[in-house]
Amino acid sequence: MRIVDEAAREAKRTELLDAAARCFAERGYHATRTADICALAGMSSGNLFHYFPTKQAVLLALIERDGAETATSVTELAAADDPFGALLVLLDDVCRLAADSTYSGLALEISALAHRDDDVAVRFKANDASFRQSLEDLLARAAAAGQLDTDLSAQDAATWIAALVDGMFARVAADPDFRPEAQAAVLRRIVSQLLRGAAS
Amino acid sequence: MRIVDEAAREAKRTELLDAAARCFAERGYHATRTADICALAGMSSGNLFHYFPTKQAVLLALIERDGAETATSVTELAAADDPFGALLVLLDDVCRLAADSTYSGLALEISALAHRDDDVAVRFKANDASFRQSLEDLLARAAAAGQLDTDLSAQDAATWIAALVDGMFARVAADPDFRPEAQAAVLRRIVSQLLRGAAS
Amino acid sequence: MRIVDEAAREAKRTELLDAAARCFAERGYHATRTADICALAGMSSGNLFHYFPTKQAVLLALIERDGAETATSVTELAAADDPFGALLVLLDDVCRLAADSTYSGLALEISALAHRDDDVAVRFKANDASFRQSLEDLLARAAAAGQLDTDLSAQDAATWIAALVDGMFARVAADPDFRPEAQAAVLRRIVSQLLRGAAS
Amino acid sequence: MRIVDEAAREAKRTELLDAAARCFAERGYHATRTADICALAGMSSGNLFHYFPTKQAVLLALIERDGAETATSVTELAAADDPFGALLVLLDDVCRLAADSTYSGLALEISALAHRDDDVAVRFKANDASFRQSLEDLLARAAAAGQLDTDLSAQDAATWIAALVDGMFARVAADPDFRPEAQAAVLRRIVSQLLRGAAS
DNA sequence: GATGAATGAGAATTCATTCAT
DNA sequence: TATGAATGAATTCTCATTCAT
Repeated sequence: MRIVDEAAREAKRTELLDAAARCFAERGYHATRTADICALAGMSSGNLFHYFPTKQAVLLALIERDGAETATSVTELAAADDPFGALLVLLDDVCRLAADSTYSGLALEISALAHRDDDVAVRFKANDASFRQSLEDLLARAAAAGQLDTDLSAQDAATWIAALVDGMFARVAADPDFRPEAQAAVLRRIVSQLLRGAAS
Repeated sequence: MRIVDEAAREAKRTELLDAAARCFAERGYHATRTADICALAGMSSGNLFHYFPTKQAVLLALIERDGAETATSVTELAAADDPFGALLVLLDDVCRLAADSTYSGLALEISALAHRDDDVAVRFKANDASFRQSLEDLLARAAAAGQLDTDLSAQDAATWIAALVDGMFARVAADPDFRPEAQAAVLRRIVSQLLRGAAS
Repeated sequence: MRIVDEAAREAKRTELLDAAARCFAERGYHATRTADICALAGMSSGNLFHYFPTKQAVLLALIERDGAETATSVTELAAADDPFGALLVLLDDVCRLAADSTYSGLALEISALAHRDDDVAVRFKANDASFRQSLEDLLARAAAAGQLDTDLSAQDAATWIAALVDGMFARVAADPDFRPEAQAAVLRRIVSQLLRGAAS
Repeated sequence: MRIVDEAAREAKRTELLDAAARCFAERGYHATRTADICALAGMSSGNLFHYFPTKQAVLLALIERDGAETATSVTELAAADDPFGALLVLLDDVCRLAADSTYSGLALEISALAHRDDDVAVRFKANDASFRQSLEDLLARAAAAGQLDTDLSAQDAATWIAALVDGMFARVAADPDFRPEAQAAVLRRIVSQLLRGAAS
């Protein structure tokens, strides 16, 4: 009974987060009313507050969920035998995410909000640091496996790969002709050149 | 008399734009009240509306001013005898801008707002397109001068250089340890490798 | 449940319209703040906007409600066997309304607002045209019943009876000694003379 | 010098009043900004306040000027040998005024404002009382000259003639098809019937 | 828990009036 | 006196949050 209730509660929270993600991505955090989120989640307006204490709490939960999901998927890749190959796969995954306008819109929104709100900033930076750390680990394993040929430090390399990823999300927003999936090969190539001095 | 008045008027607009830039960068567009801008510009609350019809108009003017300034500085560089060298100088300039937290905060904010507001989007994309076009022109001149060694198209190269620039602004926001000016050399190197297949 | 909700909603709208009528009549449309209306209706300030989208919408609804009420009461009279007698009764009703300072104040306010606001004008003129049409119909029936003795057209007669009615409202406003109910007999007599060439 | 200055000052006041009359008539008192009046009078925005202490003072001066003008023109008519004829001429004059949409718009506006503002009310009612008194005097002289055949008191007759005049202004506002000048004959006839029991 | 009506603080914008020049 | 920029109080409308049912 308790378990069922908890599960039902969790399902509602998930629905609300999904709805909020779409609203925030499409309209922006400020332009989204809590009633919009409820409507999209198919519930009545005040109901959100049974699941989250404030609108901001919804946003924070969303950031944490995204961080956890990213961490999970990166962890899977990190276990691969071929670290450099895993990195290239990761880049492809990122291109796929960038092509999802809900995801990229939300990413941009969160990144802007982190500037203004300390609670958002803490979680956003934690996610980012964790992602970079995973990249660094992957690069270290690739180096250990002799897959790299560069004198760039693993940290700088991880940083600039992250910059390329962020930059790609920015391109999606700024340039109507930019198609992330069509650019996946270019991205692979840039990263390969960076780490091995030559196109892969 | 007339000229003096116009000049005074323009000076006030400039003061307001400077104040707005700081407010928007630090607190974000939505969290900034028009009265905040006035206070920072040292004038009384309703006075902004003698210079701009709406809060949004202030934002749009800011985007246009930034676009014009960028265009001017890029045009100067573009006239150089050594196009590839000019590109590297441009990257250094960008690093300097990224180190200015007002500038980078504002850039991020505008990029997020462009997703939600068509008027912002139009001007933002125009600035971006103009910047990329300048890059393309510079790359074409560098290619003609035999300074490049890559089979990347000028368009793709310009796109990814823009992505690196955007990515750097994102790094500033996400990573407290990222120092744009310290990374200028790494950025030069990445771009050089991209365009010439080797570190410069 | 649904029906109850709808009824409750309608009751609130009615309360708000009643409150607005009093405010507009006493203080004028412009001097009335939406918060005044809410206070008089016994609700909190922003609540009006759950029932009407704008302050103007309250005014428009008020005009429409008045038109509908007038139409209803005129329709009842119009069914009488004695059309001329019904007209005299109608004049007495109008005198009673004119004696109600809320009603006459509102009528004057609306008439002045119709000059400046097209949406108000449309509804105001529709009410007026409908009232004059009812008068014309009544006069035609009276003529057919041989109750009239005048060569004034039904249209002109209706127009000038309407003018007398409007004029009476104006007298209430302009002349502190004018008592509409005491003047009912004079009005009956003027109209009788107009339509039958002699006092009734 | 002094006299010239005074005359110039008076001329400016007159220009401002003329401009205000048009603005108030066309847009209404509340929708008219003091800057609008200045612009129409061809002067700079704050300048009005050298001639009138407040916006309301402009309105009050306008009402007083209108009262004085009406009194003057009625006084001229009142001196005529044929008082009843003079009354009919007066009705024609009124029809002409009603046809002037600036004048009728202003009249309606003032009448509505009198409900809300005591200072306006005092002057408005004074004008009205003075006009009715003139009518009463004219009617008394007509009666003395044996021109009337009615048992209506001079006061009631004056009141209802005033009501017809007000009513006509209201008709102009409410009925787009009402043409005051075309209705002058009907008005003469109604008043004649009222005072003499027959069409003139 | 679910509903959706009610609350009330908040913010952009307007404009009469003031005042330095 | 003329100008027109500056002031700042005032008001409509929004929406996160609360709460009675």
